[in-house]
Amino acid sequence: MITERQQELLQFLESTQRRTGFMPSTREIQEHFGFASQTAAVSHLRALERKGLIRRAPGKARALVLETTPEREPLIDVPVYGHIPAGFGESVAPVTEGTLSVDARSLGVNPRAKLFGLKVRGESMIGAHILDGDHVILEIKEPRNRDIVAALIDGETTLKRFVLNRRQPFLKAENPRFPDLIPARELQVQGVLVGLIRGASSSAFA
Amino acid sequence: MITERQQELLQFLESTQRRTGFMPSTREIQEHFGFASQTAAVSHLRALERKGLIRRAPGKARALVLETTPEREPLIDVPVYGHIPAGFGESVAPVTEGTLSVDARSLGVNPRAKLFGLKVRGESMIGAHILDGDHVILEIKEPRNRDIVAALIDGETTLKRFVLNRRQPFLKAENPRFPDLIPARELQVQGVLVGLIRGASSSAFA
DNA sequence: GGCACCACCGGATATCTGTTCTGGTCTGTG
DNA sequence: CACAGACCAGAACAGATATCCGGTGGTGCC
Repeated sequence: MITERQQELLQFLESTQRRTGFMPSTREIQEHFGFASQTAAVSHLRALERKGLIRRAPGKARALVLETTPEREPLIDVPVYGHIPAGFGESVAPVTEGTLSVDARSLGVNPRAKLFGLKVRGESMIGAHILDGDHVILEIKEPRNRDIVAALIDGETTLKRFVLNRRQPFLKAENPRFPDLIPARELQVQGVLVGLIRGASSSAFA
Repeated sequence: MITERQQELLQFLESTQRRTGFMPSTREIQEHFGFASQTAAVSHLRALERKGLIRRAPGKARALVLETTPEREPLIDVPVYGHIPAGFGESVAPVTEGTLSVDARSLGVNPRAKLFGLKVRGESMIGAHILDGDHVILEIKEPRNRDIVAALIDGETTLKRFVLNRRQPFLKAENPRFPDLIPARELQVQGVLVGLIRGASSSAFA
């Protein structure tokens, strides 16, 4: 299915991307393999594209993308935010604290959904089995009744259950020790809970 | 430290890379922001480089690398088992139902640890905030007192808390409706809980 | 006011880079 | 044998791309 030379080329693409962060140009491929002509490099690239192993954007420089193995194809990278400022979703970009990677299938989310992550602080949602230190994954979309959402209250983001009571939304903690929150004016929902990841350091496991 | 415009640029770089697989050129940046001159895009890139947020290779096309979020490297693939047969760990290979990928850092586990996954059935561990349908990740190692473990009872694998009572181990459910299990002869612990992943389809979110 | 940034415009230039064309050798395969 | 396909040389072209130059206007600071 794939020839030895093409395998070498594919390996060179992969290692170059890992080393430098971007793809080699046709001339860099040519030089690496000692070709006297670019045609050799180009024809190999075309062969790889024809076999579906890479994708190319015509006319654009270094526009190669490896078609990774379909085994863990729908991998999603979720940015984890520390705080989410008020203007989120419009112009102000939040501060990224790290990234979290999961495959979309086992999480059961759409790979193209707009997602972000937060680290849970406090035990206000322990009734919904969400603990202090858990990572929650949220999708940016409109909340429905009884969804768990991240919302902005007094300049701080908190995780609560979104409840509609006679068309009036309020936020309900899943812990009797925490009070319900009725928004003073406007309720800013930043995301709807779609996933949860609990790590080894969680106190629940010890 | 970083201006609003530069943050926008950084976000555009990130989203473009995720969408297309490679970085935008200066002209594509220019077009996206509606600049009339490339200089605007270039000066922003230079500012981001000066602040250490991106790296550039001089003279090369699309040779941008984000210095932020470089780490997706320690990604681990965990096989998810349907049932675990008795001989597990010695010779018999269990039936794989799928694979689950997470980055090791956010899970807080050793990337080289021997891990496997199970899908939780039933609500016997609800007191430890583990729900029906959750995916749990287990490490193959010796259990310590009060670890949550996957153990073999009567030919079936169940998740329970491992408790030592006067050097005699037994299994405790975290749900008063389930009885404790005292092993008849030998207790076969197959793995120790180190992580948990809850997906969008979980009933806890709806 | 000077000074250092930031955010841009407008134009020019060199070079980087993909693409195309015309050849060639070798290895299979029907 | 003819034919297809992988693998390569050599050269030229056109578009894509980064870079450099000089300028404008604004903000904040000492």
